[in-house]
Amino acid sequence: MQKSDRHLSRRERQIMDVVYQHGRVTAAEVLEALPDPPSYSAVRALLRVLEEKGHLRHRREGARYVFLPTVPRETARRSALARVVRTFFGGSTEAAVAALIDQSSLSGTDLDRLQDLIDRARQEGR
Amino acid sequence: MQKSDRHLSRRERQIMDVVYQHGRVTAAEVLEALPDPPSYSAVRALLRVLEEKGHLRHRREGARYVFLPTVPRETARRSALARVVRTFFGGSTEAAVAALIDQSSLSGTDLDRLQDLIDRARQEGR
DNA sequence: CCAGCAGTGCTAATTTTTCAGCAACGTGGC
DNA sequence: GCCACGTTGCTGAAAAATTAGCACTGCTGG
Repeated sequence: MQKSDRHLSRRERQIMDVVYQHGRVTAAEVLEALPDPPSYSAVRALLRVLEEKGHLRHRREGARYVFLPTVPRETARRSALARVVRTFFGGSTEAAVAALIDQSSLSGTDLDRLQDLIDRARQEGR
Repeated sequence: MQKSDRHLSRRERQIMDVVYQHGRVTAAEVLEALPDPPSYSAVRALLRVLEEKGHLRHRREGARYVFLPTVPRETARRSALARVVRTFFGGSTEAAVAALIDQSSLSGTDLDRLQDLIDRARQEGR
């Protein structure tokens, strides 16, 4: 068995999604958030597997375990975005941003903030 | 067995990624693009499964099959982006866009184009 | 204090996934 | 036309994932 197996199975991926959505989770929370939920035992077994694989760590909190990702949300974000950009946008960040802006209705304030970001990027770029 | 099982296994997901990267693939292409590649037979078996599950369809082209996604790239893009935004950015498109701009070095031309997109979004918004 | 509840560790069995081998078929070159 | 090669269809078996059950531990409220 490889110690840090990057391969996530279907359920494992679902659980990691829940973890990143919530930031920190208990077994019960995962169970509740999981689509087509299995038994409580099954969830705990999977959490243990994920911990063995090095994706999660836990902390005792009162009577129960609270699970946290070993890879910080920030880092996971980057990978996730990079993957989508590579897979669906041929590596073009610009195209991805365009799609995001296009498919969601952003408020005027949001647009202002993005404007700022672009301006700042332009500053740094030169 | 459900006819359109949305659950993708690890390998199936890897293959779908290849499909969306390439647009259209043969079994041989998938084999070559797959990380930690199995046998040719294995790839074909998985392609058949994906077709049964309704994720792929094939077209005969000369001697071989060319596989295409049933869900168009455009649609798959949207889902992928939406998923990332929901999972890692608490549903905030703006935050996702910010992260994208931040983590990639965009050229001045790219920034111009984004500028245009924002302007246009602002037009439509009111 | 001490029951009861909620949580955990572990294991074993079922289900799903993953894989390779083999026979048959069609294509394309010669 | 005919042969060689690449490709497909199918099947069975190995490996991995998913699940539930059971026994044990330790908080926690009354």
